[in-house]
Amino acid sequence: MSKAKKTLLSDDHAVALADLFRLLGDPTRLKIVVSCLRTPLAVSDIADRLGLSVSLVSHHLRLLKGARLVRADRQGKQVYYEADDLHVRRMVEDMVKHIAEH
Amino acid sequence: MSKAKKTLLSDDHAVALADLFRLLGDPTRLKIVVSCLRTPLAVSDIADRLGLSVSLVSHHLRLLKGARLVRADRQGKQVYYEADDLHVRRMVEDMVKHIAEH
DNA sequence: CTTACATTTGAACAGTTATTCAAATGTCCA
DNA sequence: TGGACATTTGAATAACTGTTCAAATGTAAG
Repeated sequence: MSKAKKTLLSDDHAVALADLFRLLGDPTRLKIVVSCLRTPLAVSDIADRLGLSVSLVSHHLRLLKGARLVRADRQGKQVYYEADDLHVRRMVEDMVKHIAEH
Repeated sequence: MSKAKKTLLSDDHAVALADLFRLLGDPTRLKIVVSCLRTPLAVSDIADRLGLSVSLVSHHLRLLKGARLVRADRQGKQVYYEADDLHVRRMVEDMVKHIAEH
């Protein structure tokens, strides 16, 4: 019989949560998330602001969308992305502040 | 002259913050952090609870300590580790709850 | 000094991943 | 339809990273 101690975090939850953290764990991807934290931005706008190729930004957005960290909204030729999950949104904002204070 | 828009997150801060997230972005390492979130644990205790080799746990703890996510406290032959940073501590706890609720 | 236990360290391997480039798809308008 | 613009996709590469195993270091006690 398994000898599992009282564990705060199941294996499944650990994997799910780590997935979120891992996605935010790349500087480029983190900046992409933060850039559309407050207001929706088109892919090319994000690329321009951050000085990245449109292709790279799109690749990252696909991953972020897959984890429901951002939401896509097509308007004509452009696709606007914005941060999706409220908890994550606040968490990222909090951590940005935390880093800003050292 | 640089055309930088108002950016919430500087390059340096993005890298520093992403470093933290990336460390939490591995399920094994995340479970290690969570396991010593509330109370200090020896390396071998962590390994036992999580069913991991002592060597692997030690490798991960070295990284976590380097980022000041955990703190080490030697007592005799054993080294006790516990979560260090208060902000991160609360953030991790919040995220664990968040995942628990789906 | 040895012995036993706890932890750390280093090398090596396999698997993952961020980035780039070129090509394809989607959308609007003349 | 044809062309211009915006985004997505796929393949290919280079760099990174988690894990294992064996060996080394640290620590207490006989």
